[in-house]
Amino acid sequence: MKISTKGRYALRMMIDLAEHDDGGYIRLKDIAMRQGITLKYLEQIIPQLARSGLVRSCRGNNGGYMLTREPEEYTVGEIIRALEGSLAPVACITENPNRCPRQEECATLEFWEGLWRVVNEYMDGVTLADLTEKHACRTQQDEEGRDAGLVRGTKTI
Amino acid sequence: MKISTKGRYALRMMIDLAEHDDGGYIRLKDIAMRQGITLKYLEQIIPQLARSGLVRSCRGNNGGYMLTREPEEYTVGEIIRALEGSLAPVACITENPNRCPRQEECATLEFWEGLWRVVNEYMDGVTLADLTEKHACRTQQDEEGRDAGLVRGTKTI
DNA sequence: TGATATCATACTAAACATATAGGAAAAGAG
DNA sequence: CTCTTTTCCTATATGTTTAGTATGATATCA
Repeated sequence: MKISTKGRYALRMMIDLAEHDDGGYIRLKDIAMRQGITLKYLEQIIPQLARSGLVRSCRGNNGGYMLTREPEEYTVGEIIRALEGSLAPVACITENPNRCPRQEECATLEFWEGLWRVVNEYMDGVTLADLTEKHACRTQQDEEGRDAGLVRGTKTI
Repeated sequence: MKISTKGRYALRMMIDLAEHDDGGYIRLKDIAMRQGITLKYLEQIIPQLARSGLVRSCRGNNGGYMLTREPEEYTVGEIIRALEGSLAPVACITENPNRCPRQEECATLEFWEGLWRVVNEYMDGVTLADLTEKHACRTQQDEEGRDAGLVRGTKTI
């Protein structure tokens, strides 16, 4: 039940892009410095975000990356799924065609589907904006929020 | 975000033990046959359930395994955790001492803790009894239940 | 033309997943 | 006591994934 570094670093890059947005492109080198992750590794991860349309890139001098939408228009779910693929906890849910011979009598299938749904609902209930610095200040005042984990964002998909 | 075969097979063994409970010990060989999993692999998994006190074992002739409680007194969460360990989606939540240097300013930590909580709450909201044959018949009549995944069991921890 | 950035691809070491295999130890039947 | 049957323990094998590192090509702008 682990999230890999690719998904986690992708999320941190998106937060970094949101927090350092100045209207222009942001160099990956700067993100790597701030986040303490090697440039080369991030170079391998961020193309997946670009391919999914979550960021826009520009090569060459003064090139870099920028968000394509406002932070509150991203759910964390779509960011993580862009790198981790489906978040299905067991393969037999998403295999196509679904070819497990015990599928009919399998008592656990429904349980795993429910887990899948719960995970997606939580992740799609938090927006990128919820994780940025400004929002963090707001939730810091809300002591209850710290204990209970993140509450739902404004956006629901 | 995958559950390994160990966790999944452990759950299926527990369901099998619940459904074939006749008051005596049940041989692992029979479980292996019914579940279509090799005996040798299950032999490696079930000791973890025994060590956690979820099943009782007896060696020798007429030996085998049996549940230590009623099916409705097990949550799926404790069964899965017995094999998968903590279901924390990122290591920095459970590492002791929690030694990530960015811990203070990390915007994502709270998010991952929330995910962890949601996963545990879902899993602890379903009991072993909810996954057994009798219960399955009941939910089959409830067509809404099929679409929505499993609803909470009777037991809440 | 040169500096600077993204982009594409190959490689690697270590860990993990998914088993398989061999035999020891215990318990009961005869 | 001996035999059979079962759990129990540990070692080995194999393939995949993870988490990076490395090398160089391609695009953009001054």
